[in-house]
Amino acid sequence: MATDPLSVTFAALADPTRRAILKRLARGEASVTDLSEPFDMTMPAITKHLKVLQGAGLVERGRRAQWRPCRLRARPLKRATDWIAQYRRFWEESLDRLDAFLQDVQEKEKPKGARRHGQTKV
Amino acid sequence: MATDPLSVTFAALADPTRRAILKRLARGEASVTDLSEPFDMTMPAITKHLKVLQGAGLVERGRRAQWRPCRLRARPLKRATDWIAQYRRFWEESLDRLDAFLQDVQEKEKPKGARRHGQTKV
DNA sequence: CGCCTATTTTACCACAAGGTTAAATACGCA
DNA sequence: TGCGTATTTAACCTTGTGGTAAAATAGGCG
Repeated sequence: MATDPLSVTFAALADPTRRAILKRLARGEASVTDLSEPFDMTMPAITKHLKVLQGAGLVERGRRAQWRPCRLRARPLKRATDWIAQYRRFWEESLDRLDAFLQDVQEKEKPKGARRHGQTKV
Repeated sequence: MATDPLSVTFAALADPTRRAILKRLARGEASVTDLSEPFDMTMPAITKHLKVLQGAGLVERGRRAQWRPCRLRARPLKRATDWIAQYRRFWEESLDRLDAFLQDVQEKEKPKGARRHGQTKV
């Protein structure tokens, strides 16, 4: 797997269990047992997911007796969202479709020779 | 890998090569050869990355003679960003830190008994 | 100490990811 | 038809991921 921060963040988010864990943590701190409760999954599996989230800096662990409470750390999400933001113009006003359309038109009008018997239908 | 749309989108973004491809496509349509040029990677590898991007609906392929041009489709990014947006309040105003701090304080003040010799330092 | 609870570590497994090379396919064109 | 260019498919390899069960660790408490 790629190890740059953005890749690590996106990879952490690319799993429904982990996203659910984050959602749960948005409501406040929780223990591993708490977190595992909604899932049909053993604890070690949750521990692993937490490791991934920690690795992405999305979860911070505490230590209270034998509990190792988890809490949300959202900062990496900002970077993720900032990266995505550069594409905003492509979905606002259906610009991606529009752009595609314009490029098609442009393509068909280009006097490129050999255009006569190219597949005109696209 | 999980197959729900959000997971597929995030997984597609969790690779620097694929993000670079998207960035390139933001400047306009490109062929596979164009796309592979900046990378020290064989074409089949690029083809695979494109498959992943297509699977996530982030890239659309055309067909012009032996070229299969790629173009950006940004709509799935909106859903990704919308999902992340629900956590915005946690990073704005350092709310995640603040929250962590408050929970610590709260914890220390909780008259939970046995608090006397707990690790007070944290 | 010895037990109980919470959590992690240690193998282990099946399968997906990300690469490679070599062969196959798709089209345009002489 | 047959060659050349663009791209994909097939087969393979190595590593990572998501899960398991069983054993190890950590800490409070009688």
